[in-house]
Amino acid sequence: MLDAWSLRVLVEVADHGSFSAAAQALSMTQPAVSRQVAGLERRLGVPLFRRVHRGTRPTGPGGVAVELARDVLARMAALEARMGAFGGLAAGELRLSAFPSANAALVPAAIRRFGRDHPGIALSLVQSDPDGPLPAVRGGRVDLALLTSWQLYAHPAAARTDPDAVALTDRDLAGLDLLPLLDERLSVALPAGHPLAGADPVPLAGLRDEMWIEGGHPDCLGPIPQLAAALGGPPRIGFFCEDWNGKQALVAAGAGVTLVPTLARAAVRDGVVLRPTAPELPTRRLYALSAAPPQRLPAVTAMLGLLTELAGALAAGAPEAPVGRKPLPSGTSETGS
Amino acid sequence: MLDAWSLRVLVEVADHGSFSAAAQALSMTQPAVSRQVAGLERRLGVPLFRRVHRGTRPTGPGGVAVELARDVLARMAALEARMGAFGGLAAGELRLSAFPSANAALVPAAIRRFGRDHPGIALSLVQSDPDGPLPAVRGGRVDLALLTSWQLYAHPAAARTDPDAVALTDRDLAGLDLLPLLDERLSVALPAGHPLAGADPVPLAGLRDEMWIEGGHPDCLGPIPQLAAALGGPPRIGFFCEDWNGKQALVAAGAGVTLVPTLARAAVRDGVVLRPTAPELPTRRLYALSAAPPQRLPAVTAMLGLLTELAGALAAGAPEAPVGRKPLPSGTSETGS
DNA sequence: ATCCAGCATGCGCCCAGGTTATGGCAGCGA
DNA sequence: TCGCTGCCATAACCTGGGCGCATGCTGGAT
Repeated sequence: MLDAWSLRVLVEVADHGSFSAAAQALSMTQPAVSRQVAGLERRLGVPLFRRVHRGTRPTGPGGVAVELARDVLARMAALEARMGAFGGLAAGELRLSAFPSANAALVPAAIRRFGRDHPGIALSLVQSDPDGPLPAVRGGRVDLALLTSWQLYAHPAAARTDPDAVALTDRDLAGLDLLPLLDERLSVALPAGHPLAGADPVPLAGLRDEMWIEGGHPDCLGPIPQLAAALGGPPRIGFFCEDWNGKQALVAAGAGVTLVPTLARAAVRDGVVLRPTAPELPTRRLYALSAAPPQRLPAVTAMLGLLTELAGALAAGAPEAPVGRKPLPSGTSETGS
Repeated sequence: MLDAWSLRVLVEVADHGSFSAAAQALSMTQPAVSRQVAGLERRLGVPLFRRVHRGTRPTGPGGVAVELARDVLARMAALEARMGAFGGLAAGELRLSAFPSANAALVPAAIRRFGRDHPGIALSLVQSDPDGPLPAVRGGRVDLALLTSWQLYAHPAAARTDPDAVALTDRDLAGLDLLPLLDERLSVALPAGHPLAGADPVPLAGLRDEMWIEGGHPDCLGPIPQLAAALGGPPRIGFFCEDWNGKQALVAAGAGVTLVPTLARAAVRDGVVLRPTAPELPTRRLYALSAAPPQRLPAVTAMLGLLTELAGALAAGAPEAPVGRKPLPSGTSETGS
C-alpha cells in the first residue's frame, strides 16, 4: 500500500529538481527525502529519479509516476476540501423536526436565517417521527429535533401528572445532547371581549369558572395539577380538541378558554387574545435534541447556535409583553412569517 | 495531509457496515479501526459514521467521503499497476547504443528477441553519442551501451599503445555497471584466393609481408604492438579507410589484408574470407555499460540478461569455427539477420 | 433479567520515519 | 593540481504515532 506522503515527496522532488530543495520545501531534512524516494523506488520496483550532478531528474517511469501522483494528491485534496465544505457549512443537509407551536414562529425564523446564511445546506422539516423525537434522532432520521419538557417522558401520559421529574434516564440520552433553549410561560387564550382580556398578568383564580378546552397533544393544556392549584380547583374541561385552529375557533366563539404556549402567539387568529399568566404555572422548557458533539454534524452545531440566539431574543425581547392582534393593533410585527 | 491507509479503512468500514468486520477484512483489530475512523473524523471535522446498533452507517458527508476515497484509492492502485508494468517489462523504453561490429549481428539479434518478448517496450538504437558511451549513459541519453575494451580509455588514442591497462579509474565508473559479455578473437580478412585462406588458425607470421589496411576507428586494426610482435615486425600499412565496406572492397580486390572482429562476420561480403588467428593477439572484450543496479531500469536488466545469453551462445556456438561465406558454403547459418 | 454484538478507551509496545552526523562524488576555480 | 562547494547516500539514534490487548459500556434480542 502506497502512502500519500511519499507521493507528496515524489512530486516535490520532481518540481524542485533536487532532494535538498524538496526537503526544504517540505520542512524536512534531505536524508528523509532520500529515504522516502528510495523506499518508493524499492516498493514500485522501478528507479524514479536519475541522480545527476546538481540534482536529480525523473526517469521515464518516474515522470509517469509524478503525473499520476499529482492526480492522486489533487483528488485527495479535493476530498479534504469537500469535507471542509461540510464543516464550513457550505454543503450538507439538515433535517429538522419540531412540534406544532415551535413551527409557528421559532422554526420558520430559524429556517429563514439559516437558509440565508448557509445557502449550500439543504434544509428540510420532517414530520414528527411515529416513534417520537428521541428514536428519530437516534436513528438518524432527524438531525435536530425541537421538543418540550412535556415530551421528554418515556410515556407521554406521565407528562400530565409529574411535570418536573424527567422520567428519562441518562442512558436514554446516551450519545444525544439535550440543549435547553427557552423557558416559556403559558399564556391564556381568551375571547377578544373577555373581561380579563386586558389583564397583565391574568389572575388564574379569575378563570375558575371558565370552561377549559383540552387537547390530545401533551403540548396543549400543560400540567393539569398546577393549573388546578392555580384555579383553586380542577378545571372544568368542556371540550377536547386536538386541532389548533379548532381550539382557537372555540375560544373566539366564547365557548371556553385554554392555555397556549407563548411560541404560538404568532399564529393567533382574530378574536382571540393571548394574555400572560401569573407565575403560578410551571414554565415549559424548550429543548433542542441532537447527536452529542462527537457525532454532531457541523450544520447541526450551527443551527443550535442560531436557535439559541433566536430563543434568547424571544425570551428577552418580549417575554411578558402582551401578545395578540386584536386588543393591541400596534403589536403586529412578528418575527416569523 | 490525509494518508491513504485511513481512506482504505474508511472504505472498508463502509463496505462491511461495521468496524469489527472491517477490522477483520483488514487484518487488524477493531480498536485500530475505531481509532482510524475517529482520527479521520477529527481531521476532517465531520462525523463520517453514525454508530447504530449492530454496526455503523455512513452519514451524509461520510457517504461522500467514501466515494471520493474509493476514487483516490483506485488511482493509487492504478499508479502502482502502471509502475508494475514498467517493472514487469510491459511498458517503458530502452535506448541502446552500440559500435559498428556489434551492430552487425549481436544487436539485431537482441533487438529481435527483445521486441518479441516485450512488445510493450519501445526499443531504439541511438547513434553513438559525441561525448562517447560513458557520458551518454551517465547523462541518461542512453540506457545501455555496448562497447569494447578499446573504447574504455579516457583517451581513445591510448588504446593503440596499452591495450591491457584500463585507464579508467573506479571513480569514472561510479554509479555505472560494466558487464563483460564476450571475449572475442580477431580474425584476419583475406581475399578469397589468398594462399592462407584455408588455414585455421592463420599463422600471423605468414602475413608479414602483406599490406595492411588501417581504419580510423579504434574498433579496427586493434593493438598495433601485439600485431607487430606476431608479425615479427611492424605491419606495412598501405591504406587508411574508415569505411567498413571500403575496407572489404580493398581486401576482396587483393589490395591488402586487415583484422576484423569476429562479431562482424555476418557482414562479410563475397570475395573476402575471415580466418581465425593464433592466440598471439589479445582478445577484445565486449562490455555492456549501464546504470548500476539501484538505478537500473527493469528493461535494461532484461536486456542485459538477453545480451549475456546471446553472447554466451556466440562464444560457445562457434568460437573458433571458421566463418565466412565463400570457402565453406556449408557454414552459412548465422544467428543474426 | 441475561446475553451478546459491537464501539470506545486506557495502557504498553514497537517500528516507521525523521534528524544528526558523516562520507563520497562531480564540477569549478585558484 | 588541489581545495572548495553542492548534492546525494548511509549509519546510528530517537521520537511519536499506531497497533494490539484488555476492559468498559451501550443497545437490542432472547
